[in-house]
Amino acid sequence: MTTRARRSQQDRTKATTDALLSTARGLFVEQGFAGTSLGAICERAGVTRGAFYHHFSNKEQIFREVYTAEQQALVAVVRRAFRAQDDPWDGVIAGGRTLLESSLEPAVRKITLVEAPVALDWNAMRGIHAGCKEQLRTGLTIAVEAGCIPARPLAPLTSLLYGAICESALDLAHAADERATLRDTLSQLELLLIGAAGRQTPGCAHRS
Amino acid sequence: MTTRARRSQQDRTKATTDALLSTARGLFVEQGFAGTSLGAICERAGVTRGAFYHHFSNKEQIFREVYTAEQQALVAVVRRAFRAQDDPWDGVIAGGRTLLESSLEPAVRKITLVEAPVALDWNAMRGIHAGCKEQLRTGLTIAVEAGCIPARPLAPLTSLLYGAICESALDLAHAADERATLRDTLSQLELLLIGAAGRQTPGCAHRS
DNA sequence: GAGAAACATACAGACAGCATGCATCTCAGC
DNA sequence: GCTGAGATGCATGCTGTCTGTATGTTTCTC
Repeated sequence: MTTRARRSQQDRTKATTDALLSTARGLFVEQGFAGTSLGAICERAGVTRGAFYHHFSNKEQIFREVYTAEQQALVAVVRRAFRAQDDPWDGVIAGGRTLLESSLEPAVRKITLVEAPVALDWNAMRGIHAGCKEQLRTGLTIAVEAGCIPARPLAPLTSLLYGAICESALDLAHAADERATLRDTLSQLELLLIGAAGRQTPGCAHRS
Repeated sequence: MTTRARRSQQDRTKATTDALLSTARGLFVEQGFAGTSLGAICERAGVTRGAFYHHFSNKEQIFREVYTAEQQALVAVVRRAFRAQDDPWDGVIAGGRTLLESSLEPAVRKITLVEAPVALDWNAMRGIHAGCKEQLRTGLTIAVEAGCIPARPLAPLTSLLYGAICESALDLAHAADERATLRDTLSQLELLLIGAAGRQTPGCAHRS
């Protein structure tokens, strides 16, 4: 028996799963899902593969948990930006802007935009409810209900806008001048949104 | 010596590489890049792994060749749609529409949109010149030069529009009513393009 | 101290890539 | 036209690594 402090089972579990999750996140960002071995995760986390398989069913599951945490954090930020605006349509614009800016973080970009679509299949991603795309759609729905923009097929519009933002975030990773490109991207995004609104956005400050 | 027909080395090479490429394409579509083993490709192609490694340096390379062929075919279709219009801006609209419609093909979608970003890194994809994104940008450049739309930061705008189209193509794969959703997506895409044009698109039929 | 939970170790099957050897083709020189 | 040496196409076996499982050992809980 070493001098190791006695810990409750809960504490032990939390310590090892936290260590595994955070090192896994780091490695997934650095080397991608396929490029990261369980051995590497465990070694860096200071546990054995036996411990890993005690807490996670397989490699996909730990990625799913990392991804879910990432999504929830993102959604929280975007939702806050949306709610900070009085006009729902301004909220959509602010949310889109915030999503784009948040996606500049390399870790967010790599995990949520690049690796997730392959590591998880479409249904698994769909299952992680309340993703950013869903949030965007909710914003659009509220904007329509409030009469800010005419009724539209919102599912297709959501995909278009979400895709526009995500692809831009990926591209920004390789831009020579990130600040300037971000500024230009935001200006062009607003143009597209004006098109989506089908008006010059005079404002309509009723909240639902 | 069996009754096997004598073949030139060129013929032999072409036969095996063609077999490998086409079966690889099929398996990549069905099971993805990581989910496809070289053994499976070779078995289905009727050759051994030795033959594979004689013609390709590794698994990534055969994917790259499959992807390149896919891209070239897509670009050709999009370019044709663009050139069929007199007005460059109409060409951009037609090109976007064609790209979206082409991406409905499950094989195209899976290989170019889902697997490629992970199997190949960003630089490898960038290296395969004359991709669809580049084609879109060229169209926008011509439209600006022809005076159809005001000068704009085209790189960000290209990313936005390209991402919008690709994400929609992915989403269409899971739509309940694909035809109706495609119709709605195209109508919303045109709204965004009107926003990008910054005008009501009265037409400007000078070609460069 | 018995049972459960956390963790470690040993192992099996699959896979990518390499090395080496055999089969088939090509072509110069006769 | 024939031949043999070299080049090219292809097959087989091996190695290291990886995921996932089965089973053993330690640590905690009651």
